[in-house]
Amino acid sequence: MPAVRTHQATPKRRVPTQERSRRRVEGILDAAATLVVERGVDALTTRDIADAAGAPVASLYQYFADKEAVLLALAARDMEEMDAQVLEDLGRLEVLSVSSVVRTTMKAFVAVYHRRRAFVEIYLRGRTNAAVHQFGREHNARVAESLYAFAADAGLAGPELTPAMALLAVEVGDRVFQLAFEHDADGDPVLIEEGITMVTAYLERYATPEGLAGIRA
Amino acid sequence: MPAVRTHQATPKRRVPTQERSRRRVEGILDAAATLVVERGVDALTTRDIADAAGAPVASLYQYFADKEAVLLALAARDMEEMDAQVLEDLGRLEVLSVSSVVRTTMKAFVAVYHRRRAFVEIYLRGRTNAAVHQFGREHNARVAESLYAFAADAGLAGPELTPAMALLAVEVGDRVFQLAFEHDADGDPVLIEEGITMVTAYLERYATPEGLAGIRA
Amino acid sequence: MPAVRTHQATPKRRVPTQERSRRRVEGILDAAATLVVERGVDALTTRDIADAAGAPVASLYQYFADKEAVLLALAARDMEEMDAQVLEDLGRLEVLSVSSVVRTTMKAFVAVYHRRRAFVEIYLRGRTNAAVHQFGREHNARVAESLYAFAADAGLAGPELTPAMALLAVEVGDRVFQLAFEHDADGDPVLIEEGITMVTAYLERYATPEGLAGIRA
Amino acid sequence: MPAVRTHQATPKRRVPTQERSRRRVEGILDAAATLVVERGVDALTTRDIADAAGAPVASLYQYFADKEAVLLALAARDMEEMDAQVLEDLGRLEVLSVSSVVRTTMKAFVAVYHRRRAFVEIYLRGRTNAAVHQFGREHNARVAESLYAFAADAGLAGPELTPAMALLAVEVGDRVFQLAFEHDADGDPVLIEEGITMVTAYLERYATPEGLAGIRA
DNA sequence: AATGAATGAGGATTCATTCAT
DNA sequence: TATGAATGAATCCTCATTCAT
Repeated sequence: MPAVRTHQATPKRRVPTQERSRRRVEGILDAAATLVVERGVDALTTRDIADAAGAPVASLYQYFADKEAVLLALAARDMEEMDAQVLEDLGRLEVLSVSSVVRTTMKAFVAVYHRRRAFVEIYLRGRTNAAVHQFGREHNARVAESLYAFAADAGLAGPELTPAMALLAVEVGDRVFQLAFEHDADGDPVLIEEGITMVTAYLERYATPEGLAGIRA
Repeated sequence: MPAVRTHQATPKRRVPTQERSRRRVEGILDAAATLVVERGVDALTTRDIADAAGAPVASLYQYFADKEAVLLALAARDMEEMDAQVLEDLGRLEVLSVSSVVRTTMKAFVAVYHRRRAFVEIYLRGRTNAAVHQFGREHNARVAESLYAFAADAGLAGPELTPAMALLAVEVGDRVFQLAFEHDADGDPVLIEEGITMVTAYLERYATPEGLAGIRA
Repeated sequence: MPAVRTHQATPKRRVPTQERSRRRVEGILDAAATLVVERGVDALTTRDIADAAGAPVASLYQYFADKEAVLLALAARDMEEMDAQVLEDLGRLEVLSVSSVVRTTMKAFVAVYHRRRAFVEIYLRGRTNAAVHQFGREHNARVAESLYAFAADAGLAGPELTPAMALLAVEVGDRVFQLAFEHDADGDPVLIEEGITMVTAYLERYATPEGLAGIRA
Repeated sequence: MPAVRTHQATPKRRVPTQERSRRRVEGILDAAATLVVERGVDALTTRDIADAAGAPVASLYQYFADKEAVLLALAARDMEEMDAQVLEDLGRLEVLSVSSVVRTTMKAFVAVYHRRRAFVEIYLRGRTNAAVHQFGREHNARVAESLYAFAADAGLAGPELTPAMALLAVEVGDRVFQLAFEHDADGDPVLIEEGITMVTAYLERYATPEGLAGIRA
């Protein structure tokens, strides 16, 4: 399984080297992201990535074990952003309910999908790149877990809700949005809206009265 | 956009030629299907298809415009099978309700996914092959349309249900199952069951009382 | 282990196709031979071979599984030539003795080394290409076997001579000549002559009186 | 022609630096030797050498002009060891004869080949690395010269023995052993024994009676 | 002196597709 | 119609070597 080649900081030299290194990595990821959006994952070539990043092909291999590792790193970067977005948006909620939590979470995902279109492309082809697939599954599991805990803590969900259901909700939501972006480069808003409705309808089956009505945060 | 090259029989020699031709085409599709399941769409090569079909590579181009056309034909063949299955299974229903119709339809899809694993692989990568993507969208539209008409005729759905919602239900259902097969080569049964629950929950919001309670067919 | 990709004759079409195919293969081998002599085995590239043969690189792979297979085929072709030369030259001998047989055989080898310089280069690196190495060993075994039978039949060798000794003589002789060609592109004549002396001296230890004195053929 | 870059100590810091330097060089040579034995000369890369030596790649270039220089240094180190071994073993001989001197010398070579397997690999490919080739030739010449002088002094060889013959004997012996190690990672003992027989048989043709019978040292 | 990082220059192999027969 | 052969165009990746610090 390909892995990002270590680019641990050498703590000897100050910022410059370390920083330049980080910038190169970011540059490569950005280049790859752009190309993926423009032409699709299949048309992605190492040469194109390197050219777009303004680096020699060989440099790419200084930072990444192989082409797939670039995609993996790209997906990972976007997933981190997703997590942060979800956390931030949920934190701003004034009324907690199944409905508001679902909507907020899903909108956070959508927002990142919007900013990070490459993610959709890469993620869609999970089967092809085992590492990306695995990564996605783990990410969804983490998201589901923390949402499950959140809902339980807040008293939104009853005991009938199992972690497996939470995971399903996350994965289906995830997939619906990918679908929305597959149909429409800007994310089909109707599909998105109905997707939220659908997941909400599903989870409200297991909601407490407070989960349905809402609680002040 | 590549299209299946006509393989209408040359009416010179009667049945044999026509028949042999058809068999060749089927053989190629079967070979392609097997390979797609074994190694994924990306690893599919014309040489491999031809070899597996016991035909020379050049023969492939006698029946198909190019490699993509093979995938398209394969997807089309499976979609036809799906339609037939849905029709047949719905026909056997004794009690019509949103729930029974949704479940029956979705199970029909799952049954075909089971038999036609290659479909999942190909369809998942719809973006890559424009023709397949287009084909899929049209297929879903047809399925949604006829289900919508069916539900309206049978008095299961109220006026709030729009064709767009039906389409969404179909597409989400479709995607959930693909997800189930991505996780598990045999189709994760829990995911499938919950997917049915979710779509049902969504559509029941727009059901008539009869749609909820059920009507004898 | 790489092998020459089959280029069995298709017995349907007459000579032309078959013949053209054979010529292409020969052309590639000749090109490779020239390059190996000019620049050494290590500097051999598929592109160079193809260019020198006036063929596209891809054509090379029509006939050979990979680069190593080209070298193997080249070595095999030269070994066949060696066998033929040995047979022919021994056939012309008027007086048979250990000395005359050894000298004739070794000179035959030398003659082919002269004509086929690439062989020396390729064969020297036997370790690197397992197939060539194996091939060489088998060839030497065949040569040793038939010389052993020949000497026994002709009554040149006594019972103390074992097949293993014959093999050793062949292999050492082989290696001495490679050495002679390594030193001198034309084959150091002194080394060659002394090599013959050495192998003769070794084998005469096991010769019959007739083997020493000579017999009319 | 690449040459070992001087690694004379910079006389600034006393022993430590000098010593550390020497250790680095030895470490690099040892690493290279191990890799050559494991994977062959062709598969040797600077990165691998450096990694195995626990040094940065760039450090390699502090001590050696280029990759070939490493191989050359390695071969040179082993040749020195060979010379020492020959000298030592000959010094221990109680009876001097062509036979005992040949056997002792050749066994000394074999002993070093045993300990220094990398040597065989590198030396076999002499043609590729001109420096190694040259080095080998010179080494053999030195060995032949001193053996020739030794044999003449001791009255083992008659006047018919020329320096050229001595050189030939050394080179053939050398090559036979390489052959023995090519066949068998531990050095085919039969081949070795017969090689000694062969060289002895060759040189005894030019021996004095004392050379045949032996003289107390 | 030491070294992390950078890179120019290939190199082997693959593949979809097209012809000539 | 059928097909063996041919091939143009890429693709991923490696490696020895050199800098900048």
